[in-house]
Amino acid sequence: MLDISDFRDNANVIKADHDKRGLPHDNIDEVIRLDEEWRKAVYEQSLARKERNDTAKLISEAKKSGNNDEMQKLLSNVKSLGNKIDELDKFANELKESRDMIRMSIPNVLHDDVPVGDDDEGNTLHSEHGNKPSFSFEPRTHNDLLEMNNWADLPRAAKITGSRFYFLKGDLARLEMALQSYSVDFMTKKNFTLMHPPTMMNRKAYEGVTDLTDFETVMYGVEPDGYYMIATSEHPLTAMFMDEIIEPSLLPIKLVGVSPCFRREVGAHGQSDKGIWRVHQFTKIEQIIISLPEKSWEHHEDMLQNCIDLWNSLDIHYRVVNICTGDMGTVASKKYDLEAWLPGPNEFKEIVSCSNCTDYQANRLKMRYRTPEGNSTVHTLNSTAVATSRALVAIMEQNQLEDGRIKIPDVLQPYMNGQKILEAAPF
RNA sequence: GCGACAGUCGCAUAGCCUGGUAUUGCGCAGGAUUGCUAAUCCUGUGGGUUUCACCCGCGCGUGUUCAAAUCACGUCUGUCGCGCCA
Repeated sequence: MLDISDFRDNANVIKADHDKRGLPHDNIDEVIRLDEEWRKAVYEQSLARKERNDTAKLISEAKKSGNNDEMQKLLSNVKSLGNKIDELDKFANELKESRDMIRMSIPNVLHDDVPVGDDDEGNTLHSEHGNKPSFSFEPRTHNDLLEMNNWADLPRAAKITGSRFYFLKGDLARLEMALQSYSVDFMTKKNFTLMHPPTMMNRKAYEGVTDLTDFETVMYGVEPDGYYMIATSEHPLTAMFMDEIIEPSLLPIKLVGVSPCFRREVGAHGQSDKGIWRVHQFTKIEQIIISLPEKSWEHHEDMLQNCIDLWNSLDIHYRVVNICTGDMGTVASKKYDLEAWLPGPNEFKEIVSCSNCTDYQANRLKMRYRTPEGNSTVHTLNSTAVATSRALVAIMEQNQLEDGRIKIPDVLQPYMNGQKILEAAPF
């Protein structure tokens, strides 16, 4: 959510941003109009309250001095005031709620570097890394490799849960754990603190970190408790500082979260998503930074560099793209994706998302830090380090051997007791 | 799950019984003064608005009242005890 002062003082900035995104200005104008009406209503309400407070004081004095006539007169004068205040109160609250409902739907202001484009075709190439592997045979898709080696059981997962769930089996499940341990160690060495967050969140906290439409399309609801399964550890690890005033000496706060992630994937279909590429549950190691506003762009580049270092160490061929206006969500101001090359479908596909959300989440969550001039809003950043299911796909496809077995990346071998090749599971 | 107690400004506290608009300490920031590893004193330190002022704010919500941190009801969270449990 954008700060209300941005609408009062810098509406032209938001409007220019909407022009860049190809959005109309209606919502911005409506927020400004409702805000003006709200301020008027609040002023009137405070006048009425002042009248009541003043009279209450006089009543108190009259009572003390035993002036009963005066007291009765004042009481009859002030009787109706309560209703008036209630009405003004209700009116002002309605205006504020309408204002903020629309305000919440208005996306973050984009960084100047964000390219203009209608969809992912408009994303621009930032850099390319690693060497494209060449094969003396026709490389298989990860789905074929899973079947050949019995590394995943999707039919039985569908039987007990539903489609897009899976049992990971044997060496591939072990590689999944190795990936987690390796990437956690990697991030810990960069002074990120390891966090295991709650896997469910309540509605209030969740509204602070995500686009409201996500409640319909992304998160699973848990009834009757009214909780939501987390779609990423970004959400609990950012929202954990909700309503807090952070000592500036603690900033930047750098966290590496490990958690299962749950996504409904409403509207996602297609042959290209067979196997474990797009699933309802996966494990993700996530970078989080809570930062001073003036440092956040520097941290954004640092997080990207962490990803580059990490994925280079896994010896994966990938590229970095700068996400364009049409492919950007509501919350981020700028976003890089890492896309791994998959020899099976012969495409680059998303494995990492690295975002600076500036103060958009922090405004809603009231996450502030102390300054000599008063409290000011922090910036929040998040980036995938490794989403294990997609990392496994990239490793399987790029490291496949002719017989369908997989070479384990060198840096992961110590986490596999020195094993060099993934062997098939027995069933 | 049951019972008791608790929740007050960044932290810690007083106020609650007996309703009249939040006290004190610490921390932090600014200033003054004196300079012995620093001290002392003053000021400020939740949010909002039409900002020399006013309004709101005592976990959250509702009620009673001219008036609620204070009384009543509900709810959430925490602590302790009991029960259950990996």
